[in-house]
Amino acid sequence: MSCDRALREKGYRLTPQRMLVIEALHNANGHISAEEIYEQLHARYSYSNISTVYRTLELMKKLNLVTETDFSEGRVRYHVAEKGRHHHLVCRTCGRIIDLDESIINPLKDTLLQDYDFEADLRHLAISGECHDCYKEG
Amino acid sequence: MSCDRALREKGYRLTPQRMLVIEALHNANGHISAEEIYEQLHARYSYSNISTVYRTLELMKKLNLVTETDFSEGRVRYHVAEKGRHHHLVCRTCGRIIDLDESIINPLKDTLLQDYDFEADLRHLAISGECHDCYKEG
DNA sequence: AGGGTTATTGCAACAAGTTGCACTCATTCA
DNA sequence: TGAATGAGTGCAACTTGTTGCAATAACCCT
Ligand SMILES: [Mn+2]
Ligand SMILES: [Mn+2]
Ligand SMILES: [Zn+2]
Ligand SMILES: [Zn+2]
Repeated sequence: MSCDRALREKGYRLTPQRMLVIEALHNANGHISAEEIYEQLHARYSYSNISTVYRTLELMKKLNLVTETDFSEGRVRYHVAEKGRHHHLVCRTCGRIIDLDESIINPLKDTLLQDYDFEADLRHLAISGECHDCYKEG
Repeated sequence: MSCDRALREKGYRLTPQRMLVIEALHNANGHISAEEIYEQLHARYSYSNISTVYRTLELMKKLNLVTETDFSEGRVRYHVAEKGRHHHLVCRTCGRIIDLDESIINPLKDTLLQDYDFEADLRHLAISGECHDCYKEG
């Protein structure tokens, strides 16, 4: 499913700014920040503004086209939703990142849905903690 | 365990500013924001600064004396750790909050520890999503 | 293709939180 | 009790992200 089409089908306008934000997200091979997206947008539309990037990302979050994830580095990072079907463990001490399949969260999601009728939004998490090597010492 | 003593035992200085931050946290009956803590500090030390509040909270987080939780309201909120042994479900649509026992997270924590040797820091979560009433309609 | 409607943008001001630096004062030790 | 020391503070500048508003331009209709 293309993001461009998804926007149009929901009645949102396809502006050149939005198309370039979507392009930057798709071309990124990992997690990309708003500032990095803006650099690419600004290279082609020098008069453009980073608030447009933030607003486009917020819209795409609302439509479940991107995920926003906080890796505790002072700015959050974005992923095209279809590429982000997994989670990360982030060691607060050494910064090591361990990748997890999305299914790791399913038991929790199921419990919340069955016991509390709550549809939890838990996509592309960065769970903070300490890896084996680091808590062996602390 | 008193926060005052915990700081002293680790070699940190007990300044009046820190004592008032700790007092504000303990007197709060729910989740309290940095700004709200600062109001109480400022009432007694008019020359004090909110960056001291943020630095004290960061120190207390590091020592596991407080938890920091993001309820998606534009600012995070704090809890004395001993009072925060639970979690919350937050409906993104109607704002309703459902309280959970901390044990709900144990299966996930155990899996991460056993399968990935990762000590996950998952205390006092605010899990975003949609409650029954709201996703029945959308 | 051209005109009207209004969603979207750029801009500037703002809010939450962080950080470098010089000064101050809590703690230690004589 | 009275220095000496450096952890902690206030302050100001900065970063990330949000928001109100007037101007613009994407889309729909003819
Ligand atoms: Mn990822
Ligand atoms: Mn709570
Ligand atoms: Zn580590
Ligand atoms: Zn709801």
